Amino acid sequence: MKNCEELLREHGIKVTPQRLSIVEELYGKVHMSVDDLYTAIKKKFPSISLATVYKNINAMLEKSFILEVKIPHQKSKYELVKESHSHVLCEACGKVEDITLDLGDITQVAVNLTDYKINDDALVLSGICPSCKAS
Amino acid sequence: MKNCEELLREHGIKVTPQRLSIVEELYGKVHMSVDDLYTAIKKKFPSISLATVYKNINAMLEKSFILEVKIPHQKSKYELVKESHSHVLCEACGKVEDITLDLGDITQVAVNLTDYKINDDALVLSGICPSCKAS
DNA sequence: TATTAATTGATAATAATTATCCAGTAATAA
DNA sequence: TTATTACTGGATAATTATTATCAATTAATA
Repeated sequence: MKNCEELLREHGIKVTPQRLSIVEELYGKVHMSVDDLYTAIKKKFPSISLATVYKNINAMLEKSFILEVKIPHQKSKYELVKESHSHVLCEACGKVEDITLDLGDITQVAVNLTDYKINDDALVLSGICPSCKAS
Repeated sequence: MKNCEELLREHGIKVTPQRLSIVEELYGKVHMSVDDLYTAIKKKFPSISLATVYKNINAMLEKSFILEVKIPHQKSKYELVKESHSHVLCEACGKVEDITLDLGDITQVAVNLTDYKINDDALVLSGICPSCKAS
């Protein structure tokens, strides 16, 4: 586990035990919804309020410390900001995984077609994961 | 405008004036949120209930007649199902446009990396549209 | 045209998210 | 180290978003 306190301070977010536990959970599970986080943190921090989870998620979003991932047929999940990457969703078990794909060529095609200045991309590929294929 | 009644029937959706107006709106504006639809339809169909809009959106989703598009920093929008395509979002004006991109190579890379069976993709590129760039 | 099952609109109920308030706490400076 | 100050946490009220309920109406069909 990295130095979570340092990370929060670097992003201008005041360090509190509640915030540390959010970061620790996200290090462990990578993609979590509001309710995932609330349920997980309550086990080790029973007094935490759902409102606190919401407030901190919003604070961390504003500071670009975490990122909202919108996934088909699921509630949004949140992850720590890191190198840009895409996601793969298993439609059978609901699991979400990171995947690093080079979207440079695709993006360039889009720029040529639309004349937009493209700053960001969000790609979710949906399918069936290996273990669900097997069973 | 195409024959909307025929389209609905082909998808096993009973035809009503309320549903026709939803389809007509989506033909015109292509991407609309629940509230966009409700506001637009109310002008020509003042008695329509918000609950009716929700119920019909859900019915049309189930029959794969329309599709939910999840967009960063916006409420979901809905569009008529047609050939698979991606979306471009202008972060300045909020506009969403369709774009046809070949994700075949990218998908194959993902299959090789993950061993998933990939069935679908959802890509949103975010940036600044030409007219927002200019102003 | 009569029958049947589905749909509509109004509204109640539920779920999701945000706002409010005050006691407590973290960062900062003396 | 302590005092100060602004921010945060928890409880809960308020708001917003979505779904469920139900009687009256309407669309498909025979």
